Amino acid sequence: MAKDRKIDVVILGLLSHEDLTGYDIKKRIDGAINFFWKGSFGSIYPALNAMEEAGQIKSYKADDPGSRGKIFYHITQKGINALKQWLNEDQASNELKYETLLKLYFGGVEGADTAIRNVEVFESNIKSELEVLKIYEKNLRAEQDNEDHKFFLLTVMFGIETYEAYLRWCAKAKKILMN
Amino acid sequence: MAKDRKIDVVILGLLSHEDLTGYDIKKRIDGAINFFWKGSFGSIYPALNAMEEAGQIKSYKADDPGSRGKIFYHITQKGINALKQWLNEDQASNELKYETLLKLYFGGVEGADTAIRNVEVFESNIKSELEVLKIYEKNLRAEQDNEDHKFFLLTVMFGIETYEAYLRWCAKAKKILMN
DNA sequence: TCATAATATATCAAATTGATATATTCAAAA
DNA sequence: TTTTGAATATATCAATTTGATATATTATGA
Repeated sequence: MAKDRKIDVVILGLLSHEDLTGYDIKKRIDGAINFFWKGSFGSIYPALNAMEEAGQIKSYKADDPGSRGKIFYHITQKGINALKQWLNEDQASNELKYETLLKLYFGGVEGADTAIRNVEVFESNIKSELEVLKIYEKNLRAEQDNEDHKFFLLTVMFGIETYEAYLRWCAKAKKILMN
Repeated sequence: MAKDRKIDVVILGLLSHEDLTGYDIKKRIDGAINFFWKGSFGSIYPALNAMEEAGQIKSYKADDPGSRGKIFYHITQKGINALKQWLNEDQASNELKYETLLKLYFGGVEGADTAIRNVEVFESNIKSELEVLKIYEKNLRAEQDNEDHKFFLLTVMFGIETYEAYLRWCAKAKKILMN
C-alpha cells in the first residue's frame, strides 16, 4: 500500500479556518504554503469525496444566485479530531527532491560550465522566490492581530532562512566550479 | 499525462559511472544522494525494462558461479546522450514537501506546546543527519583524486549549509513559540 | 545444522501529478 | 452590444511513484 493520503491533513487544516470549495483549497495551497507543500486538483477532488464519506467533512451547496454548482466543505468534529491527532504525532516525512542537486551530482558527465549554468538557473529562481517570501514576512509582521499569525510567520521565516542558505551555497559552488 | 519519469536520469547518471544491478542502484540512491533524492524498487525495475526497450541501457547476466540471476545494466551511447541532454536543460523541478512546516502552519489548532514538540522532533532528526553529512564531507575532502569528487562535494556542502540553516531556524522558532 | 540477515527481482494497490475536458461567470475591448 | 478571453469550478485520466509484500537465493554466525 502507498502511504496515507497526506492531502487530507492539508484540506483539514485549511477547513479548520474557514469553509472552502475544492477550487478555493487549490488556491490556498498555491498561495502561502506553496513553497513547502503542493497539491493538484487530481488529488483534492477525490480526497474531498472520500473524506466526506468518512465523515470528516460535510458538503453544502452555495445558495446565492449566480454561483453555479459551487460546493463548499465544512469540517466536522471528527475531522478536527483527525487533524489534532496528526498534529500530535511525532512522525513527519519532509520529502525533498532537488533536481538541481541531481544535475550537479552527475555534473562530471558534462563538466564545470554546464554545472555552473545549472547553479545559476537555481540561484535566479531562488532570488525571485525569496523576494516573494520577504513580502509575505513584511505583511505578517504588520498584522499582529491574527490569532494564527505567529504560526504563519514561522513557516515564512523557515523559507527565508533556507533560501538565504541556498544563495550562500550558490556563491560557494560557483567559486569551486570556476577553480 | 504525469511528468516524465525522473528516475530515468538517476539510473542513467549512476550507470554513467559503472555497470549496476537494480538492487545496486537502490543502494546507491539510499547512500550519498539520499538526502536530496529518493527512489524505490517499484519505480526502478519497471524503468530499467522501459529504458532497455528504448535502447538507453543494455542488460547482461553475471556469469560468475553463485551469482543467481543477477542482471547488470550498462549504459549505451543513446543513454549517455539522453543524460547529457537533461544536464543541459535549464528546467529543474526541486519539489519539497515539509510535513513539519505543514504541522507548524496549522499549529494554531493545538497551540504552542504541540508546535514546540514538532520543532524539537525535526531538530533532533536534522542534527543526526547533519553528522552523517559531515562524515561524507570529511571523506570527500580526503580523497581529492576522484574525478567527480568536486561534484559530489558540492551536493554535500549544499546539505550542510541548509541543515545548519534549519537548526538556526529551530532555535528561533522555539524562542518565538515560548514567547 | 539452523536461523537470520543480506542480496536480488518482481509486482501491486494507493497516492499524486499534470494534463485535459467541460461549463459557467466576469470584465474589458471591439 | 457583442464577443472574446480570463478566471472560476468540478471532474477524470494516464503515467509515475511509493511503500508494502512475495519469493527465492546466498552468506554469516551461533
